Amino acid sequence: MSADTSNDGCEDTREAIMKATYRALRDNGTADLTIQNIADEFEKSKSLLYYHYETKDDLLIEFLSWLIDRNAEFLEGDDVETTEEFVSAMIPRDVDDERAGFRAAFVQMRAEAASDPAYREQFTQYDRLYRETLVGLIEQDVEAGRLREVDTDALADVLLSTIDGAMLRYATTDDDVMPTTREGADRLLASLRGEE
Amino acid sequence: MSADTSNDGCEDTREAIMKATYRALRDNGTADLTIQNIADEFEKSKSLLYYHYETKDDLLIEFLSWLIDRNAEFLEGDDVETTEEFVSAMIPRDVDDERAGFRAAFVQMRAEAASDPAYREQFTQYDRLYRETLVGLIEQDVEAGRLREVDTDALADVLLSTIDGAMLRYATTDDDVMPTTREGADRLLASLRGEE
DNA sequence: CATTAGTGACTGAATATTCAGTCAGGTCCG
DNA sequence: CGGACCTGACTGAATATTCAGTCACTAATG
Repeated sequence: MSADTSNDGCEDTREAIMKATYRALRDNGTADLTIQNIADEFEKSKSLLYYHYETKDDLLIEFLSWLIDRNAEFLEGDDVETTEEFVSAMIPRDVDDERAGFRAAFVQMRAEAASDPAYREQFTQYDRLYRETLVGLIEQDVEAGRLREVDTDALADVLLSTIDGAMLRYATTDDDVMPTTREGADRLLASLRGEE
Repeated sequence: MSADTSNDGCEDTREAIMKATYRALRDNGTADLTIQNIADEFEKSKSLLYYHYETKDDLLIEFLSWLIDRNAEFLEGDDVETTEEFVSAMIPRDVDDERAGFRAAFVQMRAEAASDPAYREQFTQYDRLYRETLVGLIEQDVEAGRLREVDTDALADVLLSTIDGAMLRYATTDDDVMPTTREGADRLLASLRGEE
């Protein structure tokens, strides 16, 4: 019982449910994200989903946190210490399949936030976190002389929008927009470094 | 008879259905976009929706075209002749309510494209159109000396990603990301004009 | 003109289907 | 035993879809 983040096999099962939800979302889209579809991706039964989560909404809310945490892990892998490294990590030149699927899932959850306050709250936090991270990196870069003086807020926002936009376009388009966008972002940063 | 885009009340009705769908989507979100909700926004009966469209999916596919066309109209209103004007039109400093609702609807439809091929096809076309528009504007600007020599493709992609990202963040967040993003984009273009 | 037949737009009520959520009970392990 | 974990069959409500029939209007006919 109890709501603490305790140990044992229970957590394994919940993790498996999150992964199943991820696969179901990636392959079917939010429109067809039914409990049944999640169960189909899950080794155990549909009823078990209700043993671990009160309602579908409950499950999905937790899934959103899980997905956002998962996203943060991409950053932790590479150690990011400059603005440029941040951009590189978020707009990779070559996108592996795992991350492609991830982006598809992420974008679909995010769009829900346009009409669901609970989701919106989460993505607002998410957005602020990344924005502040970026502001911190830019300030460090300026101090260290790696970037010339800039309007930090404006640069952070434009970079974050570019990153999110690249993800959205990548996930909803047949064209490979990542490399060119990355190229453009690199050039932008280069020009702010004083290079011509 | 015949399938041409002729006159009469039929087209009026279909237009009314599109508007009703728009309102239903804006207010309820894709998750709750039911035929009933559309019918509630529609002056005529629910059955009539099936008189004019085979299925809900059919209706929604046509709605997507309608929505994309509607979006293009925002550009035609203001006459856009430079890259900067394009960016201004797409990332307005003050967002009126009508366009806010529009963005919410648009983003939600777009996210569907991550898992639905028919939607994806439409947004791929949409993306290409805007990208090419942007490439054309940038080339003109360079020729006219309004912009220094740049990698046209990279700049077009980074601008389009910024625009789409600003829209996504605006629609899914409680913070007002438009003004700062716009500020950053303006500065970027200013620096490409040679100004410091 | 009056009547008949025909048609497209439209409706309300009925049907078909999907889906979240329940429940009675099973298994395994201390 | 008793509790944690798990299942398959089931249900009710929501939802998409169908359908028999109405209504306003037009064209043709005598």
